[in-house]
Amino acid sequence: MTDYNFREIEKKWQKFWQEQGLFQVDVKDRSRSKYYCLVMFPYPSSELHVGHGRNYIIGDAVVRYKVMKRFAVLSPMGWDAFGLPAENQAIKHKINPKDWTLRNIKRIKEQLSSWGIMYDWRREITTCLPDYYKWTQWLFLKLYENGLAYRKKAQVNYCPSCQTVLANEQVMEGKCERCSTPVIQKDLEQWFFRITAYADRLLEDLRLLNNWPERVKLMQKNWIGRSEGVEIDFALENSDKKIKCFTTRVDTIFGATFLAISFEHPLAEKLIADSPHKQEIKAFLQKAKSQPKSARLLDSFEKEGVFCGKYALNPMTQERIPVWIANYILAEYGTGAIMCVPAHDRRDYEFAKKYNIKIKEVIKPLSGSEEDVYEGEGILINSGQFSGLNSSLAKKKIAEFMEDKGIGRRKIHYKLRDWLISRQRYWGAPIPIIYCPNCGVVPVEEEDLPVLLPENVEFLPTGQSPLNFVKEFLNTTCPHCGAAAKRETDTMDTFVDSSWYYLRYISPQEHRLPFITEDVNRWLPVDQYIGGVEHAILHLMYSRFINKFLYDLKMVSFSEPFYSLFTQGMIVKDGFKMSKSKGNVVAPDYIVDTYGADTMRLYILFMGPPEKDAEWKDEGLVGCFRFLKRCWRLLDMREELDWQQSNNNQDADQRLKRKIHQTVKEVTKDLESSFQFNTAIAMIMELVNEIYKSINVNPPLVEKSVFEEAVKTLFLLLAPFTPHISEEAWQRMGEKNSIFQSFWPSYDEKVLQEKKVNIAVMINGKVRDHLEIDVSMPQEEIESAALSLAKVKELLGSSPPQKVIYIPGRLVNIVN
RNA sequence: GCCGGGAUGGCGGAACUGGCAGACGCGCCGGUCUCAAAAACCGGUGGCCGCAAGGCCAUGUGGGUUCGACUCCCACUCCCGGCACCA
Repeated sequence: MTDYNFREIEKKWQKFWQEQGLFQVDVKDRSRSKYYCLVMFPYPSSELHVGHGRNYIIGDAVVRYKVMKRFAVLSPMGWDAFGLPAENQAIKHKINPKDWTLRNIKRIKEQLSSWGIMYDWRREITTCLPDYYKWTQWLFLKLYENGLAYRKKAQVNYCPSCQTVLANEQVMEGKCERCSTPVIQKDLEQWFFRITAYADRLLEDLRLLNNWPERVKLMQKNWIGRSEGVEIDFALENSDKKIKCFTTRVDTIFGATFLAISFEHPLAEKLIADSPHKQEIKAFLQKAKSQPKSARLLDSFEKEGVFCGKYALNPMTQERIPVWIANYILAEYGTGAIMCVPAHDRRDYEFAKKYNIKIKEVIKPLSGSEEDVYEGEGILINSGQFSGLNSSLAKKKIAEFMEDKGIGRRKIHYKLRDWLISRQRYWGAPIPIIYCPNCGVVPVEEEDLPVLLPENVEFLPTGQSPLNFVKEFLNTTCPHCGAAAKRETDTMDTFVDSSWYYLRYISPQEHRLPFITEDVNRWLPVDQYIGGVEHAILHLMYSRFINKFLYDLKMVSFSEPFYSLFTQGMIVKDGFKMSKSKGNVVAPDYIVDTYGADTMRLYILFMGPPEKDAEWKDEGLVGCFRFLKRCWRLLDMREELDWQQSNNNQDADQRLKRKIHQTVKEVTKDLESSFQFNTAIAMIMELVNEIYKSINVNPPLVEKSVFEEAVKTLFLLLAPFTPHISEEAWQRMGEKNSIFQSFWPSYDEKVLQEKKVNIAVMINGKVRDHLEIDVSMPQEEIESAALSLAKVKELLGSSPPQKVIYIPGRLVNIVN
């Protein structure tokens, strides 16, 4: 009996694959179909724990499978290396963020290799190195050139702890996505990318993404938040001014009994200028302004407002309706002012009740509704010439009427906001812009890229970019007029770096261009993208946007970068996400040393459906170890059993052959149609059980050739999951080439056919007996055989059956 | 509040298109080997009743459709995720 010496085996083959360059690909290779498998690149902070491992292991299994299917497989890896953690660590330990980052990269690379995860490391990219961020800056310039990067003063989300602004997408429930500090609002001059210009396309093209999880598409759809409606002009009484209001429910216009505008609305100050209650109103405005935006999220947030003293006219009824200033109106959405229909909107209703404003019903529910406020659609009442119409028709008719009269127009609004990319921090790609006293905002010339990030910097956060204090960086000359000028000192959001990295892998060393269009067009869209669902909105939306922009520049020929997306679930321990602070991390180095990388890989793939969260259990790991040892022992059986004397048992041969083909079929199906590694592995375990059944007597029940076929198939099927043991077994069985240079096994439908099957005999849907039948037997014969079973006769008694249902190969159901 | 997803043994999870619920693994129980233990191997393992043959009950709850429902329909409970005063 040989020892399963996984430590030796794993080292041996890792070295072999690396030296043979087995997982390298030439992008010019057109001899085979291409397959681009992309695993989201990690942020290189500290070392990996098993919770991090899942996506790399899934990716590696896919890659190895596709290699065996003879695709030219591109499997690259890189590092999303700019960002706050590096900077914070650097501040804490007084080291350079670059050193810290590069050290982590080295460590993580070693870990990935020790798990047998293969990448084409010649394509490695690191976003914090100049040969990469040069092209991130280039991307900025292109966006600027095309009017899609712009600077404006705006109320922005600011994290007081990270001392930097955040994009909308990085604010979670009013808190900083990174550190959970409540976000405050600041008025700052910042750079934005005009992602809103792509809102409709980002929404529309979700339809093309058939192989994306439905929920990710939904999240993006909700985030884009398209709504169709009408923008209505409300004339102010005794004034030539108008208040524009956006509504999706123009069918309720006859019930609009007041207007409400945001306290930040540009008209707010003017409206109250000659009010006798000016002081009170100002006090209210003050109070509203002082409330943090995050307070709105609380249940306790109370809707408050104040009558500004002016009236507007309802354009349909000509009724005078009061204009209120209210704290619940969002300045940044729509026009910052709304028409209020208290009878059909709960928020307006609450407000109207509180301040005694008229409530007028204009929609009759289709079926009786008991509620005070009916928010659904129905039949219009009290709505002049439009009474009697249903809501959806009325929306159309009223919109047309308003457009005719020039008092309103159809509009589409999005929740999506432009992407704020300025960060007041050091560890990021500098924004390639120069401010000249004569020429104003001047982009850095393309040939002057990269704008190098200086290395010896005092980077304590101050709310200003640390680059402000680096004179050599800050002071420059204007590329236009040569005057002394200053550089932009903010750096870019790291999501800019990762919005295009999947393109750079194709041409990682190219120095004239970010990538070579011809090669990119051959290799993309990415065939399979794998990563965490936490990127459902941020990274995946930004990448889609940038890709569409490059598409418009004709630099890429595909409008979506990722054809197929797989989001894996987390590995949890004791019910929580693994994290150092919780102290529940499982160290992969220990697992690899004690049980081997193959065991760890197998267990992570077997622990449950890969898209769902899974609980790490050491016992489960041990089970997988046991299984691999069981597979290993089969290799000894080749020599130890007395094959000369083997029983000439054709039934056993047939049974094992059938199992082999059945397993190939099922495993292939699980890998092709979806990522059901757990069931694929279960099938392989069944095959092993079946093999043991046919050899657990000596001499064995099956012929040696059938046994050999079974064991070879076993290791071929295992190869994507447990590559090291499979390679070793392959060699031990006398094969000369790598198992990854052999073919994925195929199956023969004919071998799968069984001659005899055992079917269930049911009475009224309950299983009462079983019957062994020949598959070729005619239905009548099967039915009569079932009816003549002693058990059936007894239960049926004398009454004849009313009906007999036969489902071929499965069951007979007798109804009486 | 709105939009998704989910609930199956002691545990993780299987189940084709409506067709024998519980594959596979873990755990547990029994056995073989051993001075003993571990490892390994073999067998058993949803619950209840029964010596047994067998029977009854069981896929979150309550109804429905069907010869037949984990699967389809209606109502409800709980859990997870996303969005959240978006007019």
